[in-house]
Amino acid sequence: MRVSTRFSDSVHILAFIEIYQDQRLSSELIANSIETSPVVVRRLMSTLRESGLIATKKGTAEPKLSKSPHEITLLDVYLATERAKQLFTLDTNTNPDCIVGGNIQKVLGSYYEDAKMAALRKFNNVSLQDIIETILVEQKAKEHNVQ
Amino acid sequence: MRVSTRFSDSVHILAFIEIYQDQRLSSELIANSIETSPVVVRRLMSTLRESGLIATKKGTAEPKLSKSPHEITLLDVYLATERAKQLFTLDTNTNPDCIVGGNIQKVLGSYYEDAKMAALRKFNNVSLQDIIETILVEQKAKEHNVQ
DNA sequence: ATTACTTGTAAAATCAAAAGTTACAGATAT
DNA sequence: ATATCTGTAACTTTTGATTTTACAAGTAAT
Repeated sequence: MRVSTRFSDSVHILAFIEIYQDQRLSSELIANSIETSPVVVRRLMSTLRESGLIATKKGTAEPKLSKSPHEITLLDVYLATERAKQLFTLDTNTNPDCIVGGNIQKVLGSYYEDAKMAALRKFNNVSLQDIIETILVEQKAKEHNVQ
Repeated sequence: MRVSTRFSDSVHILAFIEIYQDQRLSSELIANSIETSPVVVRRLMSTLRESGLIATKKGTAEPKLSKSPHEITLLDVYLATERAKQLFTLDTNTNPDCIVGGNIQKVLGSYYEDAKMAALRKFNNVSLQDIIETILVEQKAKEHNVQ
């Protein structure tokens, strides 16, 4: 299948909303930065709204973060966009009558869970503020190199 | 797209080969445990062979592990089957002329890398032997409960 | 209150990575 | 010789995701 870029794009949207909070933030403008369609942006924003990360008003192009960027972590965004998606996928259709097929799902699944948790813990230690600040530093570095 | 079960199925194959090493291990027999087709098994085994995890001989149903199950980790299998696949996927098509679109890939990518590494470190601490032993314990527990 | 612009969704179309299938050349072993 | 396998290539199917199309309904400014 196609690879999901929802998580990445959702972080993008949140950073964009914060950085350009003084401008008219239409889904079209945001879509232009992500290089996708406005509908995709609105759909992702629906999810972010349902998860309490942003507030929007129908008819007006004024989305706002519901919390300070210090209080939003990558984990919040991950959970909002990917829900309970398995990070490492088990083959859930193995032969239950075989010693291996009948037990591997539980066994591997538990190690998968450990690994996933290690990754998500990292995400819980990175805030949207961290992302934004790093983006701004990278941008300045880029501008500096040009001169 | 479909979700890849190559990693899971490859671990399955390795555990199966070790546990049933005294039997005739045709791709058909293994496929029966995974509930897939023999061709899929042979394809996965090709990859495992290229990565030096198993040795096979064309025409004979006698695959063997190339190393002791103590020396094969989940990370070895992961790297063999998923190669450099991104665990968390970046949207690689964002607007370079926007401050956010032009920098988010590098910034997010680095946090993604940290999280991926945390997960892979966990995998590097789990051996095929651990998997096999846990499968056998689970099996005994299952049989015990039946009585 | 009309006009232009928006959001929020639903529904259908398209895409692409992966599994599944078919076919077959070539190796092995009895 | 015969039966059974492996190893691959080529093609088809599946399916989760994006993309597109369409439209009802809210907002704001003239």
